[in-house]
Amino acid sequence: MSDAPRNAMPRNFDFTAEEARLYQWWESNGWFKPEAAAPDAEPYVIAMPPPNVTGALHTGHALFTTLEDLMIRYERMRGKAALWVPGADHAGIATQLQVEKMLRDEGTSRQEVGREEFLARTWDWKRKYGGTIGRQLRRMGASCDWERERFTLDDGLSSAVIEVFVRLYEQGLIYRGPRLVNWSPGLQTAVSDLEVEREEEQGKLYFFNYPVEGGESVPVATTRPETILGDTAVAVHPADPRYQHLIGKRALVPMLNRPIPIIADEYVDMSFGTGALKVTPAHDFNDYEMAKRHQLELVSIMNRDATLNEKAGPYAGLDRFAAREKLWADMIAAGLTVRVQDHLMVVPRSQRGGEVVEPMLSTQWFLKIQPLAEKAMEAVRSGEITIVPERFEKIYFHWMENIEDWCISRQLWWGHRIPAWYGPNNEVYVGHTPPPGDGWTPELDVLDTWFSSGLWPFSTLGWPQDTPDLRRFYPTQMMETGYDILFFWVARMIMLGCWFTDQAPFHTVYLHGLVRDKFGRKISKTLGNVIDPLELIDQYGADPLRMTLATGGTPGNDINLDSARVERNWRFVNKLWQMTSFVVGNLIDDDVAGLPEPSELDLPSRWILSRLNRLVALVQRLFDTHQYGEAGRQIDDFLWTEFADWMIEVSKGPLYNGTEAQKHATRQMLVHVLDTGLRLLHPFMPFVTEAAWSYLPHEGPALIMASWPVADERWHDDEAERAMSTLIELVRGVRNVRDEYKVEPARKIAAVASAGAFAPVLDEYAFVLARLCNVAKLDFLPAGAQPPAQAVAVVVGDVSLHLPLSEFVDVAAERERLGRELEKAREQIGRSLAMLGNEQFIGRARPDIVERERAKLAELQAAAAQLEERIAQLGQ
RNA sequence: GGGCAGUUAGCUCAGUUGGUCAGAGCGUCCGCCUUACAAGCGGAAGGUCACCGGUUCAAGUCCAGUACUGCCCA
Repeated sequence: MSDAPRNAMPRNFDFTAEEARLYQWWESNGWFKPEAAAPDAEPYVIAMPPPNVTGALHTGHALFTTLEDLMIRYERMRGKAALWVPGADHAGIATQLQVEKMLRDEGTSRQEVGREEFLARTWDWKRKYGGTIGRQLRRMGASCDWERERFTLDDGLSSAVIEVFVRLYEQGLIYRGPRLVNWSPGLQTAVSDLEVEREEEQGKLYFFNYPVEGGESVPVATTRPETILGDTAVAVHPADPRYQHLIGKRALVPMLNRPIPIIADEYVDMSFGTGALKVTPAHDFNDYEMAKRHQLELVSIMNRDATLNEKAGPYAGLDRFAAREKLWADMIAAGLTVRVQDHLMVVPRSQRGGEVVEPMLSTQWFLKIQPLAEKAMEAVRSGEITIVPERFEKIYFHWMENIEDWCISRQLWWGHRIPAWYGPNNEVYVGHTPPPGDGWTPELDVLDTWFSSGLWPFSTLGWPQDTPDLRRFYPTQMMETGYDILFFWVARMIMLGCWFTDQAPFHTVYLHGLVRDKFGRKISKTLGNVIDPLELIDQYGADPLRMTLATGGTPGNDINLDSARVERNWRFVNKLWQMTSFVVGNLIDDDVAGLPEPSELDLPSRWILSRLNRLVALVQRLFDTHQYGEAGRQIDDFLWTEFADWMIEVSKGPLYNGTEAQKHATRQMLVHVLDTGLRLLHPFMPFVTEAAWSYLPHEGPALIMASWPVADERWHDDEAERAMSTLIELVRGVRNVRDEYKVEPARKIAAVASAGAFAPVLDEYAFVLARLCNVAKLDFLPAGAQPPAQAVAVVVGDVSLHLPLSEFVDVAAERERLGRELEKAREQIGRSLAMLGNEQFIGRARPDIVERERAKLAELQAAAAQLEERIAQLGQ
């Protein structure tokens, strides 16, 4: 080639340098901002699930970043005003724990430094480490609008939180009172039901005799003996004959001798344990309910740190588990015990830290949430919100229908202070600012972190102010997050969003699964199977990681992340680079924009353009139904297999030996197909596609702002696809034969064709055979003539290629080989004939299906005839 | 106890209006440095789509049940 290449590309894609450069370039040009679109563009908005401010990027973040950035980039290319609002969550418990650990390392503690100093230190911590996750999201290629970044403790968001709290209070939906709550003794705070995990564990069931006044006793079993000290009743089933006579008498709490009533309640399960139940309403949710029915006393025996208090008499001061041991030992000594047996029980543990959570009586703030849930259910029922995959809607409704009041107060320091004050006479004031007058003390509790993140889609846009952003970008379009926080976050956003803005906060909820290791195991530090996305990015680049995550699974299902697949996609990045390099290297300084008319294009070009437009249509259909993974796999397959392996190889014919017009048309085709492929792939692999695209002739500043391809049906060309597929099958057939007969790849061979109606096409595109399977000389068999005997036949439909490989061919073996092929063809013909002979099939199947079957049969019969003829020629 | 997923090639997974759907990548085997790419190219082996019924002209694909695995809720 004498023509100088238009642009020299580096030999390889230097992802480390290029990813950093491109990201900075995109951002500095303002392309991550919705303002980059036309002023009247339709908005497309995603509120990013805010990661913990002190967190570091894990595979879960990598997955949501991949999917959301994919959606955002796609809609941006479609001309929408795409806005992806990033931000961070203050993560009350997690952050406080980290800062407390830091203080501990310094030899001090939260309590020692005091609340004010602690908060100052936490803000310092946030300033120091809070940027980490943001930097890591940038490395993933996240095209979010950093100028709109928000933090849940920002002034604006905090005022939204206060506003919501005050309004809910005024609406009578927030109340404060003593209730039995889940208490985390280590954290020394209440937690919500959702933050408690219940797992079956091997425990013990303790049997003992509950003394009854008058010298009798009733056998009782418990899994937590220490709670005996807080018993305020013994309950039996009203219909239980064993204990009828005891109902109404009084029992005596072991070791304390406190008299308590023996009551009858249908809740008691006669078949469990002894059939008699000790009732500890201050330390058990079921007992609490029973106590309400029977107006029982509540005796709380525990301190906030789960040591026993003075109500526990001689056991005061002991830890709950030590008290269990000691009390049981004392009861043995007192002769009250019966036996202890192993018992599988459900233990409530804290989601954070894993310690055993205690039901404890405590004064907390609650949100009466049923009214909000009603509106939230209606939003999904009416279709205002769609959940993808659909099956999660059922889960959503089930939870909403059984929703319980939400304990929103936390005894932490890091968070939004509850805007309440207590007066001298214990009156409560709730408002934006402290009440006038002296003697008011502020509430010290803060709000559950999820209370503020529940406002995220609108608080980030300025609510409750009526800001331009709120008007333009709310409600948002997409909420993409993991199914594991459907209740924690998504449901609460819908409830609070519908309640306060009278609109669903988003139209679609897309739920992804968990990222697991390559064996499908949950990723955990203890298992030692942690996958660090940043290490993968360092090793392979962000594009391969994204492609792997995007194509590695299906909506709502977990993904097993195998670094081998990341490596494979790293190869794909290189492949893209090399195909671009080929195309670019074959451009001369002429105008290759646009495409010629189909009639001016050769068969392979018409074929690839037909395939391309089918791909574009397919990808569109898949995107429309949120099947991003399948879309990515299809694009990958098209570019690597059809474009690179076939089209590029074939294009070398016209490119190196064609006329000027053929060269020009081929260049136009190559540029168009690659350009379209890079556009389709950009949302998946933004960096390499952007870099490669910059070397192609293009209009517009960058691929990130280029338009999304639209399928053009005028390019659909069934005839070209059929002809090309015959050519491809012939090439494959020759390759197979060459391999089978051990003909060296470099050795040129000749062929004699018997091609019927296909002869003109085969003649015109003989160079395809030459280039792809080294058939250097192609002759056509005159009518009635026989091919040479010492030849191997490749049969595709009614086309036969005879390869005279005289020194390789054993006629008998060849006859046998063709016999096997004929056998296969006849089998298929038999199946096909049976189908077409079935009147039911002819009558009921769609006409195009029948037509396709007829065509298939015709082709098979033609091939069989060719094979039979050849076998006959080869004689006995 | 209730609900929901999964069970397809040695491994990890696709297969969403039932009819070229029996596929991909990795791995394995054979052969190639063919001037975009050895980070590559060509070829091959490998699966009765968990099991059992049913619907249908036609079923990994729809329905019922069974087994195993996992998750959610109680």
